[in-house]
Amino acid sequence: MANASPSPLTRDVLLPRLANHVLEHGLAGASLRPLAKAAGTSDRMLIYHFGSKDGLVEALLGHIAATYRTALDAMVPPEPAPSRRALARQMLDLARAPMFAPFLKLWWEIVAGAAKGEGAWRRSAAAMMDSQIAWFAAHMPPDDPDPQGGARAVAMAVEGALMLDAIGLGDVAEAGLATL
Amino acid sequence: MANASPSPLTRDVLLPRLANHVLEHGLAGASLRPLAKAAGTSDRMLIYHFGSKDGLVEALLGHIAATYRTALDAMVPPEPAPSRRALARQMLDLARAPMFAPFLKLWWEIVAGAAKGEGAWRRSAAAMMDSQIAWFAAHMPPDDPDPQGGARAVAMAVEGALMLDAIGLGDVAEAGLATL
DNA sequence: TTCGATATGTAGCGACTGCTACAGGCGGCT
DNA sequence: AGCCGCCTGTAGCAGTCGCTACATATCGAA
Repeated sequence: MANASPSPLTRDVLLPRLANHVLEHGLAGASLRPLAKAAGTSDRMLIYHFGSKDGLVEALLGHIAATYRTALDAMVPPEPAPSRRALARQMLDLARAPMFAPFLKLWWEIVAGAAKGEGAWRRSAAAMMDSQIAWFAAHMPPDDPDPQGGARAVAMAVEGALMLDAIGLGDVAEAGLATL
Repeated sequence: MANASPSPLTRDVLLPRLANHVLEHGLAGASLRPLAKAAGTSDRMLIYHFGSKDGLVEALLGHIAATYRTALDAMVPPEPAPSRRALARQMLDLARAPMFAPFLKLWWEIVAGAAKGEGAWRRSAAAMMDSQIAWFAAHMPPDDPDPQGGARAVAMAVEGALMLDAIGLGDVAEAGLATL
């Protein structure tokens, strides 16, 4: 063994470090030099490994979507929720945990990028949303007449609530969820 | 009257032109020189009128929020909706009209900015959302047991649906709305 | 040993960023 | 007439952007 000193610094080593930086400082406004510094390389090498900044962003979006999917899988409590509202409540509380805040900030950046029509952003946003919907579907109450539709409805409500949170109207989200 | 030739080019003249440009090209990535060109001035004068780019962005956000509020007021059909779902349906169809697409793109940019913690962004996002909720409250079915809560619930659902639209999952939004 | 592929550092290019210093034109007040 | 405050154009500064040309260092294959 040995040869641990310089370490290869391949794409796969860099991506998690880059993702960390992006979670702290945002993705849309990130530029190569600070990104490279945070990952322990140079802008020169980022272009070398990813071809272009667009390539980097695309790889980063893919990596983050994959990370998010596995994180969601890992935190699954296996019991189904007693009701649709309870499921929404549960997910909302989870998403509001402080450790999720950086991810949510990034999430809205990704949504904005997707809305602007950028394919890569839209793809990774859809990937993340799909896995979340699958998670919902797997946790629907057992007696639910339409688990697929119900999962979609829950996703819609949760995302609406999270958006209201994002703009500082968390109380509106609460009132809405209670009334729904 | 008269004196129409050079026109004063005050803030109030510039703001609508700037807003138009921003609706087309986005706000987060806008820079002074293209903005100025679109409004028929120079970057020099934008700084002169608004103090700094942050000042410009703040003024622009306020202007856009106000414009949105009056536009919403103007397009009110006075009859209340027969049900909460119908109200959500109605608003969703309205928001999906092509003429609204640029505004929605801008909207998600504003949400992302608000999520990042920028005060001005959050304020204008909340202002727009508040006026929308007021619009919902004014159009709740007359027999609704809780118009305020219902309006919030409808807002939450509509925004969730619009987010799903933004990332290309409009069909999920449809399924969710139908099941809700 | 020689050669070629992989990986990396240094330096820099041209474009663009927000912003400013300087100079002037113009209209109203005294 | 003289001055003063508002408006505006020109030119430029220092910094950042993504990206590239060039020079190496390293290492396995022949």
